[in-house]
Amino acid sequence: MNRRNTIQRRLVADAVRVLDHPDAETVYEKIVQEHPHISKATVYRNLNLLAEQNEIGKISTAEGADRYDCRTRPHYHLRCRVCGKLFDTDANFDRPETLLKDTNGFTIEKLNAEFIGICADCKEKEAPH
Amino acid sequence: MNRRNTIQRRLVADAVRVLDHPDAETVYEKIVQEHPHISKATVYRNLNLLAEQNEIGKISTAEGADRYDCRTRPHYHLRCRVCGKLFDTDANFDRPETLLKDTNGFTIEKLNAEFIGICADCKEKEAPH
DNA sequence: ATTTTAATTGATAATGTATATCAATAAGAG
DNA sequence: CTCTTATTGATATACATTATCAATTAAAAT
Repeated sequence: MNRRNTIQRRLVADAVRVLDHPDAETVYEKIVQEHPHISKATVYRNLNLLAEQNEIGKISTAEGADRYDCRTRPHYHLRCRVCGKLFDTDANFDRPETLLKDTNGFTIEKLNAEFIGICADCKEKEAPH
Repeated sequence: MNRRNTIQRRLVADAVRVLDHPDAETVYEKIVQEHPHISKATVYRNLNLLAEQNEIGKISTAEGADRYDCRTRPHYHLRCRVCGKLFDTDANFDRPETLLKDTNGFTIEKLNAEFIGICADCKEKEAPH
């Protein structure tokens, strides 16, 4: 026996698909509206399990909670420092080792990267024309 | 009156200069050996203050505790996923916006990035020739 | 269909990292 | 030397996440 198909698991997977780069808390709050018995621990567990099995993506970030993503192919994000929203980018870091002249014997496996700035909406609100 | 020159502050600044990309805990443990009265809160406070005033660098990371750096000019790091050590790189991300074709109205202010892999020492230990 | 089993759940405690609080202390201006 | 207030130490609190464990339940075995 291996992985079971629980409703909680389906609910978590569905929520990640519907929401836009949600964190665990946001996934929980969405599900709990319709299924008030679900536990936050179950949400965390399933987010991790689905990410390990590559059914969803996990975005670990330097600040604030981890985010989850219905896209599973590696890609990079812009984070608005005002509203916190994530935006997908077209950045191509497929060969991160090419970004360095000297790796000093270090074997590079991947690049964790996140662009920080301010999104169009927040810019507009800060300085409306 | 503004910023005061406390011994605790000097101890924290010195520890960051002596240690190699330490986290707050490591700074605390170094100082507490000679100054057993220092509080961990003081270490955190001074690390943040020194970083704000650009006397040390702060490296916020997606995993584990923040690290501090005697180098203050922006630069990027390699993190060994085995031993956790950080290594300085020669990566140049001075104009992160040039890495994207389309920014969709987003204003990019900086790029948070960290190369992940395995360092020469840990590679050697895993597969000694 | 019923039993068996182990994966999963819910509730909650515990962890790790960091900040907030606040009375006591002390750096440095006058 | 006195006074002001930045700073400290001790501790509580915050926050995100994982660990624990008895109870439940999906699905395999009978």
